Amino acid sequence: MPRPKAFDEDQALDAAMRTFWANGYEATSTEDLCRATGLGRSSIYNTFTSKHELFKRALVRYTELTTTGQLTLLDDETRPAKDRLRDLFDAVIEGEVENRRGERGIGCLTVNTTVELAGRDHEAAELLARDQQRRLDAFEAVIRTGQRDGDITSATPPAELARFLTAVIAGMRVAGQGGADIPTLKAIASTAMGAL
Amino acid sequence: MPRPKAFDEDQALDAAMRTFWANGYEATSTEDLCRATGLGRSSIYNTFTSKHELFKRALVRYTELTTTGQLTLLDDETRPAKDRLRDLFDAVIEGEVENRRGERGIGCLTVNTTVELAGRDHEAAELLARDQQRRLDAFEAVIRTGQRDGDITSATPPAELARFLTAVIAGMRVAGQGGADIPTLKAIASTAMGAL
DNA sequence: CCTGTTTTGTATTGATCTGTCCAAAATTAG
DNA sequence: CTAATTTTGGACAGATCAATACAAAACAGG
Repeated sequence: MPRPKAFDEDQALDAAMRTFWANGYEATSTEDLCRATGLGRSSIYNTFTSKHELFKRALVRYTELTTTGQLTLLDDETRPAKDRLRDLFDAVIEGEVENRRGERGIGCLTVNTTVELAGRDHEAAELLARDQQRRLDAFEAVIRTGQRDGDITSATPPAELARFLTAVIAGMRVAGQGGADIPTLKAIASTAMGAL
Repeated sequence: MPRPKAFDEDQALDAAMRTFWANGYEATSTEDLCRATGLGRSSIYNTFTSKHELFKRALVRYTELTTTGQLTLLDDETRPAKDRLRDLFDAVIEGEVENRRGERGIGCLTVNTTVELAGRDHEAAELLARDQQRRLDAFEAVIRTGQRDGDITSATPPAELARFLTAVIAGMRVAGQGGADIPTLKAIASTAMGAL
């Protein structure tokens, strides 16, 4: 029987994900990935095939972790719609608090990848589109509920409000990477909530 | 007396700027820059010193062109504040219409650079911070005027509204790069304007 | 037309990049 | 303990990277 791997695959994937997240795809070398994961080249190529394949898996893992967490908040039908949206913004800000390098945020891997790769990496673009659709659908459902129940007074179509909120969140991520502090991000979120 | 350059420096800078804009800093090779500008390596290094120096000049040029254009709209005191903000959003969307590659936008060089480089390129980060401050100041002044004149009813502090609007614009850029079409971008802008 | 200066094209450097190769080490089943 | 299989480390291959060297071409002033 085969010799078992001496490392945990998911743990290695997390380390790779974090490296791509912090430095981007192009600026991350395979040696960076070796250092971050603690693995040798052979182990990496043996289990993940190529840098690009590893990146795709890291991206999928990121979206699974974050989007699933966000959908859990958004789909909680025991709470009023507007509260759920507020919870989501709080979670986004909480994430920004946790993921800082110096005085700046490291952003969000999906936003970073959209900016860096979506225009020339068809596979990454497709993964991102799928993830985005999941989030848009969840937003739309919450907003629809909120409008029905009256805690969202804006008459703008749910799909448009959903697009608006995802754009604001992306903008907050960029602002964080540009050096905006946490109170500033909270103010942006609060203003966005005011639009509902 | 010296032999004159056989090319227009600003024209070459524009071509380089556009290449960095469309592909990012890391993904742009010096050979890409030669092809885009039509120059040989020697000419490029002779006039721009290095890839990084050329990038900084391209970034400065980009901010000069776009931010100056935006400030012209925002500072036009002959028009009501809210109209000026609407004009700005229209201009942003107009820019997105013009700068598309296939079905996606190529974003905004300042947003792209914030995402790709701000965290590890101190010089780029400083250029971006200066440019952002100019825009924030202009936004703040318009908003203050609008609140005084009554066409902006939100009581949120001008500085916070300014941050909100720049975040929304960054988010629109990201959305465009993610494949959002023009009507979608218009809906986002219109919702943002509703928050005022 | 010549002289001095700069630009420009080409070849090249040395570093770094992704990915492969191969043999040694490690592990389990029998 | 042996055989079969996989992982692992380190060296290596080939391509590409940013940047330089250098000589020839191009130009302006006298």
